[in-house]
Amino acid sequence: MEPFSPGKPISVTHPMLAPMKPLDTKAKVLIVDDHPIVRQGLVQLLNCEPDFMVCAEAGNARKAMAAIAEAKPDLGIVDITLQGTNGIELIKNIVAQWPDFPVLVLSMHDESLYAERALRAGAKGYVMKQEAPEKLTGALRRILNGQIYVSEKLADKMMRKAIDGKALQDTSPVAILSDRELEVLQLIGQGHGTRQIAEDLNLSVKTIESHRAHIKEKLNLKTAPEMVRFAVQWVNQGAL
Amino acid sequence: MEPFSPGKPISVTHPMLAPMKPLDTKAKVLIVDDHPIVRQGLVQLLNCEPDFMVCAEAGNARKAMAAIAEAKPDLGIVDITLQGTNGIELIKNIVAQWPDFPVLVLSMHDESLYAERALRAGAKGYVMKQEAPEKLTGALRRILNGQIYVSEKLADKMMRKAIDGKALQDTSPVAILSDRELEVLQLIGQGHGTRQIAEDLNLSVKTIESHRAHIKEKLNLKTAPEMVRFAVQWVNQGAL
DNA sequence: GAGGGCATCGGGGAATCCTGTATTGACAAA
DNA sequence: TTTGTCAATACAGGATTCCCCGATGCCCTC
Repeated sequence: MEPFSPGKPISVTHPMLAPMKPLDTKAKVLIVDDHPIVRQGLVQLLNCEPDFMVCAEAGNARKAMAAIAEAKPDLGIVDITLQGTNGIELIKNIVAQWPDFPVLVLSMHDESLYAERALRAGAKGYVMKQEAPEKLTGALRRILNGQIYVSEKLADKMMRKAIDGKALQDTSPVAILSDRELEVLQLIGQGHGTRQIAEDLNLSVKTIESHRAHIKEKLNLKTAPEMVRFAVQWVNQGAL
Repeated sequence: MEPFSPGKPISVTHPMLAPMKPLDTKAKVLIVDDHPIVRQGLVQLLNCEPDFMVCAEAGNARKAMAAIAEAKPDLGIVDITLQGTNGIELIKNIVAQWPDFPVLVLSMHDESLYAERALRAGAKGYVMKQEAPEKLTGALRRILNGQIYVSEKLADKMMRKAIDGKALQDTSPVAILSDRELEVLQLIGQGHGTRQIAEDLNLSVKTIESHRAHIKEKLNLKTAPEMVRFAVQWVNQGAL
Protein backbone atom coordinates (compact mmCIF):
# COMPACT_ATOMS: atom_id res chain seq x y z
CA MET A 1 0.00 0.00 0.00
CA GLU A 2 2.92 2.29 0.67
CA PRO A 3 5.74 1.40 -1.64
CA PHE A 4 8.80 3.55 -1.67
CA SER A 5 8.04 6.82 -3.38
CA PRO A 6 11.04 8.85 -4.38
CA GLY A 7 9.08 12.04 -4.10
CA LYS A 8 9.12 12.15 -0.32
CA PRO A 9 12.54 12.65 1.16
CA ILE A 10 13.65 9.77 3.29
CA SER A 11 16.06 10.61 6.01
CA VAL A 12 19.58 9.47 5.39
CA THR A 13 20.56 6.64 7.67
CA HIS A 14 22.76 7.34 10.67
CA PRO A 15 23.82 4.28 12.64
CA MET A 16 24.14 6.20 15.90
CA LEU A 17 20.57 7.33 16.20
CA ALA A 18 19.09 3.97 16.97
CA PRO A 19 15.66 4.54 18.50
CA MET A 20 15.07 3.71 22.12
CA LYS A 21 13.24 0.46 22.40
CA PRO A 22 11.00 -0.81 25.16
CA LEU A 23 12.99 -3.58 26.76
CA ASP A 24 10.06 -5.38 28.28
CA THR A 25 8.65 -6.67 25.00
CA LYS A 26 11.04 -8.22 22.55
CA ALA A 27 10.22 -7.89 18.88
CA LYS A 28 9.35 -11.23 17.30
CA VAL A 29 11.30 -11.86 14.11
CA LEU A 30 10.65 -14.22 11.22
CA ILE A 31 13.65 -15.44 9.23
CA VAL A 32 13.27 -16.55 5.62
CA ASP A 33 16.39 -17.99 4.01
CA ASP A 34 16.97 -21.22 2.17
CA HIS A 35 20.33 -21.84 3.87
CA PRO A 36 19.84 -23.51 7.25
CA ILE A 37 23.31 -22.50 8.34
CA VAL A 38 22.62 -18.86 7.65
CA ARG A 39 19.32 -19.12 9.50
CA GLN A 40 21.08 -20.69 12.42
CA GLY A 41 23.52 -17.80 12.48
CA LEU A 42 20.77 -15.21 12.40
CA VAL A 43 18.92 -16.96 15.19
CA GLN A 44 21.95 -16.89 17.44
CA LEU A 45 22.78 -13.34 16.46
CA LEU A 46 19.32 -11.95 17.13
CA ASN A 47 18.60 -13.94 20.26
CA CYS A 48 21.73 -12.46 21.77
CA GLU A 49 20.27 -9.00 21.30
CA PRO A 50 18.17 -7.66 24.15
CA ASP A 51 15.24 -6.50 22.03
CA PHE A 52 14.83 -9.25 19.45
CA MET A 53 13.58 -12.79 19.51
CA VAL A 54 13.34 -15.18 16.58
CA CYS A 55 9.86 -16.66 16.62
CA ALA A 56 9.87 -18.56 13.33
CA GLU A 57 12.00 -19.68 10.42
CA ALA A 58 11.18 -20.64 6.85
CA GLY A 59 13.23 -22.04 4.01
CA ASN A 60 10.86 -21.13 1.21
CA ALA A 61 8.04 -18.76 0.33
CA ARG A 62 5.19 -21.11 1.13
CA LYS A 63 6.40 -21.84 4.62
CA ALA A 64 7.08 -18.15 5.12
CA MET A 65 3.45 -17.21 4.46
CA ALA A 66 2.28 -19.94 6.79
CA ALA A 67 4.71 -18.83 9.48
CA ILE A 68 3.46 -15.24 9.40
CA ALA A 69 -0.12 -16.39 9.83
CA GLU A 70 0.81 -18.75 12.61
CA ALA A 71 3.59 -17.17 14.64
CA LYS A 72 2.50 -13.53 14.20
CA PRO A 73 5.98 -12.02 13.97
CA ASP A 74 6.50 -8.28 14.27
CA LEU A 75 8.80 -8.18 11.27
CA GLY A 76 10.56 -10.41 8.76
CA ILE A 77 14.02 -10.86 7.33
CA VAL A 78 13.92 -12.40 3.86
CA ASP A 79 16.59 -13.41 1.40
CA ILE A 80 16.14 -12.49 -2.24
CA THR A 81 17.30 -15.77 -3.73
CA LEU A 82 15.00 -18.52 -2.57
CA GLN A 83 14.41 -21.79 -4.30
CA GLY A 84 10.96 -21.91 -5.79
CA THR A 85 9.18 -18.58 -5.50
CA ASN A 86 11.40 -15.56 -5.79
CA GLY A 87 12.06 -13.39 -2.75
CA ILE A 88 10.63 -10.34 -4.53
CA GLU A 89 7.46 -12.25 -5.29
CA LEU A 90 7.28 -13.37 -1.68
CA ILE A 91 7.45 -9.76 -0.53
CA LYS A 92 4.66 -8.80 -2.89
CA ASN A 93 2.52 -11.62 -1.55
CA ILE A 94 3.25 -10.67 2.04
CA VAL A 95 2.45 -7.02 1.49
CA ALA A 96 -0.72 -7.91 -0.38
CA GLN A 97 -1.98 -9.87 2.62
CA TRP A 98 -0.46 -7.88 5.50
CA PRO A 99 0.14 -4.35 4.18
CA ASP A 100 1.79 -3.11 7.38
CA PHE A 101 4.10 -6.05 7.95
CA PRO A 102 7.67 -4.74 7.76
CA VAL A 103 10.13 -6.76 5.72
CA LEU A 104 13.88 -6.33 5.64
CA VAL A 105 15.73 -7.83 2.71
CA LEU A 106 19.02 -9.51 3.57
CA SER A 107 20.85 -10.48 0.41
CA MET A 108 24.31 -11.36 -0.73
CA HIS A 109 23.74 -9.51 -3.97
CA ASP A 110 24.82 -5.93 -4.41
CA GLU A 111 22.15 -3.45 -3.50
CA SER A 112 22.41 -1.79 -6.89
CA LEU A 113 20.90 -4.90 -8.38
CA TYR A 114 17.87 -5.58 -6.23
CA ALA A 115 17.37 -2.89 -3.61
CA GLU A 116 15.08 -0.63 -5.62
CA ARG A 117 13.06 -3.59 -6.85
CA ALA A 118 12.68 -4.87 -3.31
CA LEU A 119 11.52 -1.49 -2.02
CA ARG A 120 9.05 -1.12 -4.87
CA ALA A 121 7.73 -4.57 -4.01
CA GLY A 122 7.03 -3.34 -0.50
CA ALA A 123 10.15 -4.10 1.52
CA LYS A 124 11.14 -1.59 4.19
CA GLY A 125 14.87 -2.05 3.94
CA TYR A 126 17.81 -3.74 2.23
CA VAL A 127 20.99 -4.98 3.86
CA MET A 128 23.81 -6.89 2.19
CA LYS A 129 25.32 -9.89 3.91
CA GLN A 130 28.69 -8.25 3.38
CA GLU A 131 27.73 -5.66 5.98
CA ALA A 132 28.61 -5.90 9.64
CA PRO A 133 26.01 -7.52 11.93
CA GLU A 134 25.43 -4.19 13.65
CA LYS A 135 24.06 -2.82 10.40
CA LEU A 136 21.50 -5.59 10.39
CA THR A 137 20.26 -5.00 13.91
CA GLY A 138 20.30 -1.26 13.31
CA ALA A 139 18.23 -1.70 10.18
CA LEU A 140 15.78 -3.94 12.01
CA ARG A 141 15.24 -1.36 14.76
CA ARG A 142 14.78 1.31 12.15
CA ILE A 143 12.12 -0.44 10.12
CA LEU A 144 10.43 -1.60 13.32
CA ASN A 145 10.10 2.09 14.03
CA GLY A 146 8.23 2.58 10.78
CA GLN A 147 11.17 4.01 8.88
CA ILE A 148 13.02 2.81 5.82
CA TYR A 149 16.58 1.56 5.83
CA VAL A 150 19.03 1.53 2.97
CA SER A 151 22.73 2.22 2.92
CA GLU A 152 23.85 5.82 2.82
CA LYS A 153 25.26 5.34 -0.62
CA LEU A 154 22.03 3.99 -2.05
CA ALA A 155 19.92 6.58 -0.23
CA ASP A 156 22.03 9.29 -1.76
CA LYS A 157 21.73 7.76 -5.19
CA MET A 158 17.98 7.40 -4.93
CA MET A 159 17.48 10.95 -3.73
CA ARG A 160 19.66 12.25 -6.49
CA LYS A 161 17.58 10.26 -8.90
CA ALA A 162 14.40 11.67 -7.40
CA ILE A 163 15.72 15.19 -7.78
CA ASP A 164 17.04 14.87 -11.29
CA GLY A 165 13.77 13.26 -12.14
CA LYS A 166 15.38 10.62 -14.26
CA ALA A 167 18.81 10.36 -15.84
CA LEU A 168 21.73 8.91 -13.94
CA GLN A 169 23.50 6.42 -16.10
CA ASP A 170 21.98 2.99 -16.12
CA THR A 171 24.61 0.71 -14.74
CA SER A 172 23.15 -2.37 -16.36
CA PRO A 173 20.72 -2.85 -19.23
CA VAL A 174 19.00 -5.43 -17.07
CA ALA A 175 17.72 -2.59 -14.89
CA ILE A 176 14.97 -1.79 -17.38
CA LEU A 177 13.52 -5.27 -17.15
CA SER A 178 10.41 -5.77 -15.08
CA ASP A 179 10.51 -8.07 -12.05
CA ARG A 180 8.88 -10.90 -13.94
CA GLU A 181 11.17 -10.53 -16.89
CA LEU A 182 14.20 -10.60 -14.64
CA GLU A 183 12.90 -13.74 -12.99
CA VAL A 184 12.49 -15.39 -16.38
CA LEU A 185 15.94 -14.25 -17.42
CA GLN A 186 17.47 -15.89 -14.41
CA LEU A 187 15.71 -19.17 -15.09
CA ILE A 188 16.90 -19.04 -18.69
CA GLY A 189 20.40 -18.53 -17.38
CA GLN A 190 20.04 -21.62 -15.25
CA GLY A 191 19.45 -23.70 -18.34
CA HIS A 192 15.69 -23.99 -18.10
CA GLY A 193 13.60 -24.20 -21.28
CA THR A 194 10.41 -22.35 -21.98
CA ARG A 195 8.16 -25.18 -20.88
CA GLN A 196 10.11 -25.77 -17.71
CA ILE A 197 9.97 -22.08 -16.79
CA ALA A 198 6.23 -22.10 -17.31
CA GLU A 199 5.95 -24.97 -14.87
CA ASP A 200 8.33 -23.33 -12.41
CA LEU A 201 6.20 -20.19 -12.30
CA ASN A 202 2.81 -21.86 -12.82
CA LEU A 203 2.15 -19.83 -15.94
CA SER A 204 1.16 -20.49 -19.53
CA VAL A 205 3.89 -21.33 -22.00
CA LYS A 206 2.59 -18.47 -24.10
CA THR A 207 3.20 -16.05 -21.27
CA ILE A 208 6.79 -17.13 -20.96
CA GLU A 209 7.22 -16.70 -24.69
CA SER A 210 5.94 -13.16 -24.32
CA HIS A 211 8.37 -12.43 -21.53
CA ARG A 212 11.22 -13.82 -23.58
CA ALA A 213 10.25 -11.64 -26.52
CA HIS A 214 10.17 -8.56 -24.28
CA ILE A 215 13.53 -9.43 -22.75
CA LYS A 216 15.03 -9.82 -26.20
CA GLU A 217 13.68 -6.48 -27.29
CA LYS A 218 14.73 -4.59 -24.17
CA LEU A 219 18.25 -5.95 -24.22
CA ASN A 220 18.67 -5.44 -27.97
CA LEU A 221 19.35 -9.09 -28.59
CA LYS A 222 18.59 -10.36 -32.06
CA THR A 223 18.03 -14.08 -31.56
CA ALA A 224 17.02 -16.52 -28.85
CA PRO A 225 20.42 -18.20 -28.58
CA GLU A 226 22.03 -14.83 -28.02
CA MET A 227 19.59 -14.16 -25.24
CA VAL A 228 20.33 -17.51 -23.63
CA ARG A 229 24.03 -16.76 -23.80
CA PHE A 230 23.49 -13.39 -22.19
CA ALA A 231 21.35 -14.93 -19.48
CA VAL A 232 23.89 -17.60 -18.65
CA GLN A 233 26.66 -15.02 -18.41
CA TRP A 234 24.45 -12.76 -16.33
CA VAL A 235 23.61 -15.50 -13.88
CA ASN A 236 27.23 -16.57 -13.66
CA GLN A 237 28.37 -13.12 -12.64
CA GLY A 238 28.61 -13.42 -8.91
CA ALA A 239 29.47 -17.06 -9.10
CA LEU A 240 33.20 -16.89 -9.60
CA MET B 1 7.25 -27.17 11.91
CA GLU B 2 7.89 -26.19 15.49
CA PRO B 3 8.07 -22.42 15.46
CA PHE B 4 10.64 -21.96 18.17
CA SER B 5 13.21 -24.72 17.92
CA PRO B 6 13.90 -25.01 14.21
CA GLY B 7 16.29 -27.88 13.86
CA LYS B 8 17.31 -30.78 15.99
CA PRO B 9 18.90 -29.89 19.32
CA ILE B 10 22.42 -29.77 18.03
CA SER B 11 23.70 -27.93 21.04
CA VAL B 12 23.02 -30.97 23.15
CA THR B 13 26.03 -33.23 23.33
CA HIS B 14 26.01 -36.53 21.51
CA PRO B 15 27.92 -38.84 23.84
CA MET B 16 28.04 -41.68 21.38
CA LEU B 17 29.32 -39.62 18.50
CA ALA B 18 32.68 -41.06 17.48
CA PRO B 19 35.33 -40.12 19.98
CA MET B 20 37.73 -39.62 17.12
CA LYS B 21 39.05 -36.57 18.93
CA PRO B 22 39.87 -36.31 22.63
CA LEU B 23 37.30 -33.96 24.05
CA ASP B 24 39.68 -32.18 26.33
CA THR B 25 41.33 -30.44 23.40
CA LYS B 26 38.89 -28.70 21.15
CA ALA B 27 39.76 -28.42 17.46
CA LYS B 28 40.63 -24.88 16.49
CA VAL B 29 38.73 -23.72 13.41
CA LEU B 30 39.43 -20.90 10.97
CA ILE B 31 36.45 -19.40 9.16
CA VAL B 32 36.90 -17.68 5.79
CA ASP B 33 33.80 -15.99 4.40
CA ASP B 34 33.26 -12.49 3.11
CA HIS B 35 29.86 -12.20 4.82
CA PRO B 36 30.28 -11.12 8.44
CA ILE B 37 26.77 -12.29 9.27
CA VAL B 38 27.48 -15.77 7.98
CA ARG B 39 30.76 -15.82 9.91
CA GLN B 40 28.92 -14.78 13.03
CA GLY B 41 26.51 -17.63 12.53
CA LEU B 42 29.26 -20.17 12.07
CA VAL B 43 31.04 -18.93 15.16
CA GLN B 44 27.98 -19.38 17.30
CA LEU B 45 27.19 -22.70 15.73
CA LEU B 46 30.66 -24.18 16.22
CA ASN B 47 31.30 -22.76 19.67
CA CYS B 48 28.15 -24.50 20.85
CA GLU B 49 29.67 -27.82 19.82
CA PRO B 50 31.72 -29.63 22.43
CA ASP B 51 34.69 -30.38 20.20
CA PHE B 52 35.13 -27.22 18.15
CA MET B 53 36.34 -23.75 18.85
CA VAL B 54 36.64 -20.88 16.39
CA CYS B 55 40.11 -19.41 16.73
CA ALA B 56 40.16 -17.00 13.81
CA GLU B 57 38.03 -15.38 11.11
CA ALA B 58 38.92 -13.86 7.77
CA GLY B 59 36.94 -11.96 5.16
CA ASN B 60 39.37 -12.39 2.28
CA ALA B 61 42.21 -14.57 1.08
CA ARG B 62 45.06 -12.39 2.33
CA LYS B 63 43.75 -12.29 5.87
CA ALA B 64 43.09 -16.01 5.72
CA MET B 65 46.73 -16.80 4.97
CA ALA B 66 47.84 -14.50 7.76
CA ALA B 67 45.37 -16.08 10.18
CA ILE B 68 46.65 -19.58 9.51
CA ALA B 69 50.22 -18.51 10.19
CA GLU B 70 49.24 -16.67 13.33
CA ALA B 71 46.44 -18.60 15.00
CA LYS B 72 47.56 -22.09 13.95
CA PRO B 73 44.09 -23.53 13.42
CA ASP B 74 43.55 -27.27 13.04
CA LEU B 75 41.31 -26.86 10.02
CA GLY B 76 39.60 -24.24 7.91
CA ILE B 77 36.16 -23.55 6.48
CA VAL B 78 36.32 -21.46 3.33
CA ASP B 79 33.67 -20.04 1.03
CA ILE B 80 34.19 -20.35 -2.72
CA THR B 81 33.02 -16.87 -3.64
CA LEU B 82 35.28 -14.35 -1.99
CA GLN B 83 35.86 -10.84 -3.15
CA GLY B 84 39.32 -10.44 -4.53
CA THR B 85 41.12 -13.76 -4.72
CA ASN B 86 38.94 -16.71 -5.59
CA GLY B 87 38.24 -19.36 -2.97
CA ILE B 88 39.73 -22.04 -5.22
CA GLU B 89 42.89 -20.00 -5.59
CA LEU B 90 43.03 -19.53 -1.85
CA ILE B 91 42.87 -23.28 -1.33
CA LYS B 92 45.71 -23.80 -3.79
CA ASN B 93 47.81 -21.26 -1.91
CA ILE B 94 47.03 -22.80 1.45
CA VAL B 95 47.87 -26.31 0.29
CA ALA B 96 51.07 -25.08 -1.33
CA GLN B 97 52.26 -23.68 1.96
CA TRP B 98 50.71 -26.13 4.45
CA PRO B 99 50.15 -29.38 2.54
CA ASP B 100 48.46 -31.14 5.43
CA PHE B 101 46.11 -28.35 6.46
CA PRO B 102 42.56 -29.65 5.99
CA VAL B 103 40.11 -27.31 4.28
CA LEU B 104 36.37 -27.74 4.05
CA VAL B 105 34.56 -25.76 1.36
CA LEU B 106 31.24 -24.25 2.41
CA SER B 107 29.47 -22.80 -0.58
CA MET B 108 26.00 -21.73 -1.61
CA HIS B 109 26.61 -23.03 -5.11
CA ASP B 110 25.64 -26.49 -6.19
CA GLU B 111 28.32 -29.07 -5.67
CA SER B 112 28.13 -30.09 -9.32
CA LEU B 113 29.67 -26.76 -10.21
CA TYR B 114 32.64 -26.50 -7.92
CA ALA B 115 33.08 -29.60 -5.77
CA GLU B 116 35.43 -31.49 -8.04
CA ARG B 117 37.49 -28.43 -8.79
CA ALA B 118 37.74 -27.64 -5.10
CA LEU B 119 38.90 -31.18 -4.32
CA ARG B 120 41.45 -31.05 -7.11
CA ALA B 121 42.70 -27.79 -5.65
CA GLY B 122 43.34 -29.59 -2.40
CA ALA B 123 40.18 -29.22 -0.34
CA LYS B 124 39.18 -32.15 1.85
CA GLY B 125 35.44 -31.67 1.62
CA TYR B 126 32.53 -29.73 0.15
CA VAL B 127 29.29 -28.78 1.89
CA MET B 128 26.50 -26.64 0.51
CA LYS B 129 24.91 -23.97 2.66
CA GLN B 130 21.57 -25.51 1.77
CA GLU B 131 22.49 -28.49 3.93
CA ALA B 132 21.54 -28.87 7.57
CA PRO B 133 24.07 -27.66 10.15
CA GLU B 134 24.61 -31.24 11.29
CA LYS B 135 26.10 -32.01 7.89
CA LEU B 136 28.64 -29.28 8.41
CA THR B 137 29.80 -30.48 11.82
CA GLY B 138 29.81 -34.05 10.61
CA ALA B 139 31.97 -33.08 7.65
CA LEU B 140 34.35 -31.18 9.91
CA ARG B 141 34.84 -34.19 12.18
CA ARG B 142 35.40 -36.36 9.16
CA ILE B 143 38.11 -34.30 7.53
CA LEU B 144 39.71 -33.68 10.91
CA ASN B 145 40.08 -37.44 11.00
CA GLY B 146 42.01 -37.36 7.74
CA GLN B 147 39.09 -38.48 5.59
CA ILE B 148 37.32 -36.76 2.74
CA TYR B 149 33.75 -35.53 2.87
CA VAL B 150 31.36 -35.05 -0.02
CA SER B 151 27.65 -35.70 -0.26
CA GLU B 152 26.56 -39.26 -0.87
CA LYS B 153 25.26 -38.30 -4.27
CA LEU B 154 28.50 -36.78 -5.40
CA ALA B 155 30.57 -39.57 -3.84
CA ASP B 156 28.57 -42.10 -5.78
CA LYS B 157 28.99 -40.13 -8.98
CA MET B 158 32.74 -39.86 -8.54
CA MET B 159 33.09 -43.54 -7.65
CA ARG B 160 31.12 -44.56 -10.70
CA LYS B 161 33.27 -42.31 -12.80
CA ALA B 162 36.44 -43.81 -11.35
CA ILE B 163 35.27 -47.38 -11.85
CA ASP B 164 33.58 -47.89 -15.18
CA GLY B 165 34.71 -44.70 -16.83
CA LYS B 166 38.30 -44.23 -17.77
CA ALA B 167 37.79 -40.75 -16.43
CA LEU B 168 40.61 -40.87 -13.94
CA GLN B 169 42.94 -38.93 -16.15
CA ASP B 170 40.15 -37.81 -18.39
CA THR B 171 38.75 -35.03 -16.27
CA SER B 172 36.99 -33.04 -18.96
CA PRO B 173 33.93 -34.64 -20.56
CA VAL B 174 34.51 -32.43 -23.58
CA ALA B 175 37.53 -34.57 -24.46
CA ILE B 176 35.33 -37.33 -25.83
CA LEU B 177 33.78 -35.03 -28.41
CA SER B 178 34.93 -35.26 -31.98
CA ASP B 179 36.54 -32.28 -33.68
CA ARG B 180 33.38 -31.33 -35.51
CA GLU B 181 31.29 -31.63 -32.38
CA LEU B 182 33.73 -29.46 -30.47
CA GLU B 183 33.56 -26.87 -33.22
CA VAL B 184 29.77 -26.86 -33.00
CA LEU B 185 29.88 -26.66 -29.21
CA GLN B 186 32.03 -23.56 -29.37
CA LEU B 187 29.68 -21.86 -31.80
CA ILE B 188 26.75 -22.75 -29.56
CA GLY B 189 28.63 -21.18 -26.67
CA GLN B 190 29.07 -18.02 -28.70
CA GLY B 191 25.32 -17.64 -28.96
CA HIS B 192 24.83 -18.99 -32.46
CA GLY B 193 21.66 -20.86 -33.38
CA THR B 194 21.38 -24.04 -35.38
CA ARG B 195 20.72 -22.29 -38.66
CA GLN B 196 23.52 -19.82 -38.14
CA ILE B 197 25.99 -22.58 -37.34
CA ALA B 198 24.95 -24.39 -40.52
CA GLU B 199 25.76 -21.27 -42.51
CA ASP B 200 29.02 -20.71 -40.65
CA LEU B 201 30.22 -24.19 -41.55
CA ASN B 202 28.48 -24.46 -44.93
CA LEU B 203 26.56 -27.50 -43.86
CA SER B 204 22.99 -28.66 -43.78
CA VAL B 205 20.85 -27.71 -40.81
CA LYS B 206 20.20 -31.40 -40.39
CA THR B 207 23.89 -32.06 -39.93
CA ILE B 208 24.12 -29.51 -37.17
CA GLU B 209 21.10 -31.02 -35.50
CA SER B 210 22.84 -34.35 -35.59
CA HIS B 211 25.97 -32.93 -34.02
CA ARG B 212 23.95 -31.26 -31.32
CA ALA B 213 22.21 -34.52 -30.51
CA HIS B 214 25.54 -36.30 -30.22
CA ILE B 215 26.98 -33.57 -28.01
CA LYS B 216 23.96 -33.77 -25.76
CA GLU B 217 24.30 -37.52 -25.46
CA LYS B 218 28.04 -37.54 -24.86
CA LEU B 219 27.87 -34.88 -22.19
CA ASN B 220 24.87 -36.45 -20.46
CA LEU B 221 22.79 -33.34 -20.86
CA LYS B 222 19.06 -33.85 -20.76
CA THR B 223 17.71 -30.87 -22.68
CA ALA B 224 18.85 -28.43 -25.33
CA PRO B 225 18.81 -25.36 -23.04
CA GLU B 226 21.06 -27.23 -20.62
CA MET B 227 23.47 -27.90 -23.43
CA VAL B 228 23.50 -24.25 -24.45
CA ARG B 229 24.20 -23.26 -20.87
CA PHE B 230 27.05 -25.73 -20.67
CA ALA B 231 28.47 -24.47 -23.95
CA VAL B 232 28.38 -20.84 -22.84
CA GLN B 233 30.08 -21.63 -19.56
CA TRP B 234 32.65 -23.78 -21.26
CA VAL B 235 33.51 -21.14 -23.81
CA ASN B 236 33.65 -18.44 -21.17
CA GLN B 237 36.15 -20.11 -18.91
CA GLY B 238 38.23 -22.00 -21.40
CA ALA B 239 39.02 -25.51 -20.27
CA LEU B 240 37.29 -26.93 -17.24
C1' DG C 1 36.30 -57.25 -44.87
C1' DA C 2 33.70 -56.50 -40.89
C1' DG C 3 32.92 -53.72 -37.54
C1' DG C 4 33.09 -49.02 -35.37
C1' DG C 5 33.36 -44.27 -35.05
C1' DC C 6 32.67 -40.07 -37.74
C1' DA C 7 30.44 -36.77 -40.75
C1' DT C 8 27.00 -35.92 -43.65
C1' DC C 9 21.95 -35.82 -44.88
C1' DG C 10 16.61 -36.77 -44.53
C1' DG C 11 11.34 -37.62 -42.46
C1' DG C 12 8.06 -36.51 -39.35
C1' DG C 13 5.89 -35.04 -35.27
C1' DA C 14 6.46 -32.27 -31.15
C1' DA C 15 8.09 -28.25 -29.17
C1' DT C 16 9.97 -23.73 -29.71
C1' DC C 17 10.66 -19.32 -31.61
C1' DC C 18 8.85 -15.09 -33.66
C1' DT C 19 5.58 -11.60 -34.71
C1' DG C 20 1.60 -9.95 -33.90
C1' DT C 21 -2.90 -8.89 -31.03
C1' DA C 22 -5.69 -8.59 -26.73
C1' DT C 23 -7.31 -8.26 -22.00
C1' DT C 24 -6.82 -7.01 -17.37
C1' DG C 25 -5.13 -4.24 -13.56
C1' DA C 26 -2.16 -0.75 -11.50
C1' DC C 27 -0.81 3.73 -11.53
C1' DA C 28 0.28 8.43 -12.92
C1' DA C 29 -0.88 12.36 -15.42
C1' DA C 30 -4.41 15.35 -17.04
C1' DT D 1 -12.72 11.22 -12.84
C1' DT D 2 -10.98 10.18 -16.98
C1' DT D 3 -7.30 9.10 -19.81
C1' DG D 4 -2.90 7.14 -21.10
C1' DT D 5 0.78 4.10 -20.21
C1' DC D 6 2.69 -0.09 -19.11
C1' DA D 7 3.39 -4.64 -16.88
C1' DA D 8 1.55 -9.17 -16.83
C1' DT D 9 -0.98 -12.51 -18.75
C1' DA D 10 -2.62 -15.18 -22.74
C1' DC D 11 -3.61 -16.53 -27.58
C1' DA D 12 -2.96 -17.22 -33.00
C1' DG D 13 -0.32 -18.75 -36.74
C1' DG D 14 3.65 -19.46 -39.48
C1' DA D 15 8.71 -20.27 -39.31
C1' DT D 16 12.12 -22.64 -37.06
C1' DT D 17 14.17 -25.86 -34.14
C1' DC D 18 14.13 -30.02 -31.36
C1' DC D 19 14.13 -34.91 -31.12
C1' DC D 20 13.35 -39.47 -32.35
C1' DC D 21 14.22 -42.41 -36.10
C1' DG D 22 17.19 -44.10 -40.17
C1' DA D 23 20.61 -43.84 -44.14
C1' DT D 24 24.84 -43.19 -46.74
C1' DG D 25 29.58 -42.95 -47.43
C1' DC D 26 34.46 -42.60 -45.28
C1' DC D 27 38.34 -43.72 -42.64
C1' DC D 28 40.60 -46.57 -39.38
C1' DT D 29 41.51 -50.82 -36.93
C1' DC D 30 41.62 -55.47 -35.98
